[in-house]
Formats: sequence, C-alpha cells, structure tokens
Amino acid sequence: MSDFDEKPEQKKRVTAQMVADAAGVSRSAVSRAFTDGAYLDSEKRVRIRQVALELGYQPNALAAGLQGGRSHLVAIFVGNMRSPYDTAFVGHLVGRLNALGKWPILIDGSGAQASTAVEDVLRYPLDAMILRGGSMPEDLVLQCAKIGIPMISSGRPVDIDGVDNVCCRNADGTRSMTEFLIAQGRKKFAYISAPRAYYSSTQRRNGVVQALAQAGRELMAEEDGDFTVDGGFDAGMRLLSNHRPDALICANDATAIGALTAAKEMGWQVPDQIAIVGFDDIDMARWPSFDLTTVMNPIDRSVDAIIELLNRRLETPEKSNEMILVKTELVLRGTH
Amino acid sequence: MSDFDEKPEQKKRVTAQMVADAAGVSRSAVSRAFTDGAYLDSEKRVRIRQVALELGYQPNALAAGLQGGRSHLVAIFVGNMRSPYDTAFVGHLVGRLNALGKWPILIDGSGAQASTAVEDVLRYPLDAMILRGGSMPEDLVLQCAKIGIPMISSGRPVDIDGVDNVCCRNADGTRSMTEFLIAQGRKKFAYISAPRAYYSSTQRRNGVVQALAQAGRELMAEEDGDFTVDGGFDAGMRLLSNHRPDALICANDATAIGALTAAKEMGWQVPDQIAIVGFDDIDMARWPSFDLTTVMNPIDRSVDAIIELLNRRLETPEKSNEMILVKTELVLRGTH
DNA sequence: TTGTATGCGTTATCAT
DNA sequence: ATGATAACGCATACAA
Repeated sequence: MSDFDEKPEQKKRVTAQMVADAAGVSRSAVSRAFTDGAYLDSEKRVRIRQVALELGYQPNALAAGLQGGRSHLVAIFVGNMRSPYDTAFVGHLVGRLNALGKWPILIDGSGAQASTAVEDVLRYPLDAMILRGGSMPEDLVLQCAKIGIPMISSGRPVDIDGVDNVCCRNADGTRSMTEFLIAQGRKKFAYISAPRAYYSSTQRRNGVVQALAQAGRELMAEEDGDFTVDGGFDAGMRLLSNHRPDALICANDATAIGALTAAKEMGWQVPDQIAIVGFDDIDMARWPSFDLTTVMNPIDRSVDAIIELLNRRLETPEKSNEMILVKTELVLRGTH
Repeated sequence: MSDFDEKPEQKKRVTAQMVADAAGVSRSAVSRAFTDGAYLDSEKRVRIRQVALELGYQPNALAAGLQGGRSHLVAIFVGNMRSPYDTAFVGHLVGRLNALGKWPILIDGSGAQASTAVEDVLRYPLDAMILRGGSMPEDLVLQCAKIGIPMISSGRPVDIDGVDNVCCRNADGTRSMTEFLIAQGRKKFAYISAPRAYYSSTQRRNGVVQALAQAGRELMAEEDGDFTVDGGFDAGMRLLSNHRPDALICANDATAIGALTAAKEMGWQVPDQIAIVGFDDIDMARWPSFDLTTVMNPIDRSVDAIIELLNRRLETPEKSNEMILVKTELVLRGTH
C-alpha cells in the first residue's frame, strides 16, 4: 500500500458515485444498499457497505431531502433558554426526537434576532416546528401554517389552523392544591403571579381563585413576580411585610423558591406558620434545602404528547387540530 | 376573487420557478434577488421579492446547500442535558450561533442511541461539530476528522488532528481558591470529587493538592461525589461525620450545594466553622439560600472562544489545531 | 443587466 | 436484480 493510499487527504465529501466506481457497481446499487427493503443482492449489499465504510461514505442528507420525502429536520423554538423548567423540557424533547431519527434545530426565542432566525430556519424543509413556551410572533406562526409546516405548541395554546397543542391543566393543578390546603386548615391565601403576558400564570391564578370561591373565600393578597427566583424573593419580601397569610401559592417553582427563601429570612416558620407551594416540580424543588411542595407539570407526559401529535400529524397532514391536555399531580413535600 | 384563489391549499412548497413565472422573469433572476451582491436591477429585485412574499417563497436551504457552499448547519453533541451548567452553556451557545446564522442541531449524548444519532447527523454536510462535555466515542471523533468536519471540543480536551479545544483553567481555579482559603486562615482541607472519568474533576483536584503542597499541607479527607446535588449531599454527610475540616472544596457547584445543605443539616456553622466552595458559578450559586462562594467557569468567554475558533477554522480549514484556555475567577460570596 | 445551461448528490422511475 | 435516466430546487459560469 502506497503512502498516497494511506493518507487520501480527501477534502471533498465521498459521493455515491465514488463508492460505485470503487465497488464496480452502479450508482443506483449504492443507493439501494442504504435503503431498507430495496431490491439488492444481499451479498452485493454487504460488499457495497464495506467499500462505503472504507471510503467513509455517508449518503448526503441534503440531497436525499431534496427528493421530496421528509427532511427529518425539526425546529424547536424555545421561548426561554434560561429557565430551569424550559431547559429541562428541551433536554427531554431533544432526546426523544433523537431516538426517533428527527434532528432538532434550536432557535433561541429570547434573542433579539429571533424572527430573522425563524425565517432563516424556515428555508429548510422542516418536518415540523415545535413551540416551547414564550411566544413566536403571530405572523411567523401564520407563515409556517401557510407553508404547511406542522406546528405543535406547548405551554401556550395557539388557536390557528394547522397548529396542534399540548398544554398542562394549569387551573386544575392549582385548584387541587388550593383545595388540599383548605382541607388542611389553611385560611388566608396569597398568590405571587407572573406578568399577564404569561398565559400559564393567569390560568394558575384562576384555579386558585375558583377553589377559594367555592369555599366562600378569596385571595387576601397578591404580588407580581416574574417566574424567576429573584422575582419571587422580592415579591415574597413585599408580600410578607404587609400581610400575614397562612398559604402562599406561587406561579412556578422558581418563584416559590425565592419566596420561601424570603420567608425564612424574615423568620417565618414553614410550614407551621405558612405553606408555600410552587408549580412545575423542577429538579431544584426536591433539593433538600427547599423540599418544596408543588404541582407537577409533567415533562415526560408533555413530551410524549408532542411526539404523539407529531407522528399523527405526519401520518395525516390534513387532520384537524388537536389539543392534548396534560394532567398535573400534587407533589407533597415539606412546605405545606 | 374566487374561493379557489382565496384558499390556495398549497401543499407543495413554492419554488423559484413559480416565483419567476408569476413575476415574469427568469429563474435565475429570482435566485439573484435573494443573493446579496448579485447583479440585478434594484427595481426588479424589489418586485421579485414582493411576489415572493405574496407567494410565501423561501429559497430551499437544502437545495442551496447542495451547491457546494456552507450548509450553515452545526451539530452540538451535549454530554449531559440535565446538568445546570451544561444546559446553561448550550443555551448561550445556541443564541450565539443563531446570531451568526448557524443552525444548531442538538444531539443528546447521554442517550443510549447517541452513536447512531451522531452517524445519522453526519449525513448532513455540517459546517462544524461542537462537543460539549461528556465524551463522544473516539471512533466517531476520528470519523468526523476523516470526513473533514471541523470539530471544537469544550470541557474535555481532545488531542486529535483537526480538533480545536476550549478549556477552562480548572487547576488554576481551584489553586487560587485554595490559596485564598489558606490566606484566610483555613488549615484542614477536604475535597469532594466526581468519578475519575470526568477530566475536569481530576484537574480541579490537582489544583487543590498543588496549592496545599506549596503550603506544606495535604488533603485531610476526600469523598466521591458525582457532580450532582444528591451526590454532594451524600458525600458531604459521609465526610462531615468522620472528619472536621475547616474548608471543603467541591468538584462543582451542584456538589457544593448538596454538601452545604448536608453541613447545615448537621448543624455546622458556615462559614464560621467551615468554608464550602464550588466550581462553575451556576445560576443557583447566587440564589440567596446558598450564596455560594465559588470559582467562575465563564460560559460567556468559553462560548466566545468556541465561536472564535469556529470562524477561524472555517476561514482556514487547514490551519493547525488550537487550544484556547479560559481564565477562571473567584466569586466570593457567603460560604467562605 | 439578464437569460440559458450545467452541476450539486441523491432517490425514484423506467426499462432491461 | 440491476443499470440508465429523470427529477428535486437551487446557484453559477457562460453567453448574450
């Protein structure tokens, strides 16, 4: 073997034609060797694959995608790449998509250039676009729908033709939690919210208010948070300086962790004097320093639902929109 | 306008040819209208773009990528999509790549099917492959190098031709921290590690040991963690039951948070009786309940370095390998 | 400045 | 079972 053979210095990508030449077969044979269920002598298939391996050949997915089939590319528009819940969510989703042979292209929705980014990514013939939290500009959603790209929104229902939705039963979750706390003997309820723009916070608040109304009560106090620990801390400080509730329900776990820290710092006994609960059940909620009672917003099930809707939509592109509602569960730990 | 016109039901993607027909120009004119710096009457360009917008035309990136230029696709192999540091890292990286017009395809390296996933993604003519933490099987790295895909590894140096590296000065970080604690008067040092397989934990331990040696000391105790809060909690419990160090250095922040929780639970006064410090400076480190003194492993600078190496490599594909070492910084909060 | 013609690497169709 | 050939949608060298 010559030195030249030893180090091919192949700058250009190996093509099917090269493999065909090397193996002494036609280009089509090579293509078939990489297509499951194609007519090809099994012995020849093995030989071709062998040659391909030696040459380092991989079918070019770009060219294959041009053929009209699926591209296997899926975009994920992530509203907030900083929040613990969303990042965990995306982590799971990516894993599931990988297992399915779908390749997720991530778009950071919080960036200033998010709209441009979406438009650029739309140049790829995507199998689907998944919206996670945040909000994609309406016109872009419409554009996707117009192009005919299946869209699945998670966390914020989108009522547009061609968009499927996965959403957790926010109000049910906080309603159950509130009922539980009432049954436990709590009487004076407060809520720390997130800005109105966040659909889920409003829904969660509704659940609290409904449960209280049913018991002939109402919220005694309320403060604005922003879904972050710092926001929860500040809101908790403000709220607990001016009121003495015995139950504090927070828009999410981050907020609750912040509020819990504030309460402890102010000398409140949790859960003796006050119950503080969150929503989501992020990893940190079960960290021993918090041991937070919360409402589980199940990532597994939500991702399952997304995958399910994705498969269904790819199978039947013209099917009508669907909305899968994901059930929550109370997670009773140490702060109630 | 007829009903038919109203709802075009366009299943097929709009192509440049359709736009050309609609605008009464040639196919190439349309192409030029979307290519910056191409010769085209500016008036005509505007008209073509207008028609394209109405029809919902986007150049097909798959077909464009086939042309031999860049695909603008970049794969990110993520070793651990659960750890707070890695997810934050990936979040930043995705944002930066988006801003550059590069589209990141995520591969979950912790999945069982990671190898298959990498091979499948390699079918796309990637502009680059970025390794974040974890470890990609060596043969796959070699395969990428052979194909000629630029690779950049972050968090774990890869010594293979064609692979650039970004790595934080782990040993420097813990050495500075140890020196600082020694100067502060701490005398009995302990370390909670991660499994040997993790390059960074070993490096960080080395820094501690070196600084101690220079002061004529050595580690009085050591326990095995696993880079998680739970692991840190357990290791902390074991360590503090059998020893009475006055400084506990942990392999990362998650470990430190776990150990800190354990220490408080056992009644230790932090920082009076013991200093507990971490590494990374994840978001949670500055949460008020922890207020953790730690070594910053700067995500911004690491991502900057990756982008820099990426640009340089794309500019000069044949350049020799580079390794950018990222400086750490002590972050002095409340646990020292 | 513009249109025509060719090539990119693959899969699908059609013969054989 | 296999090989030749036609799409796929675009960019670009070339001709006008």
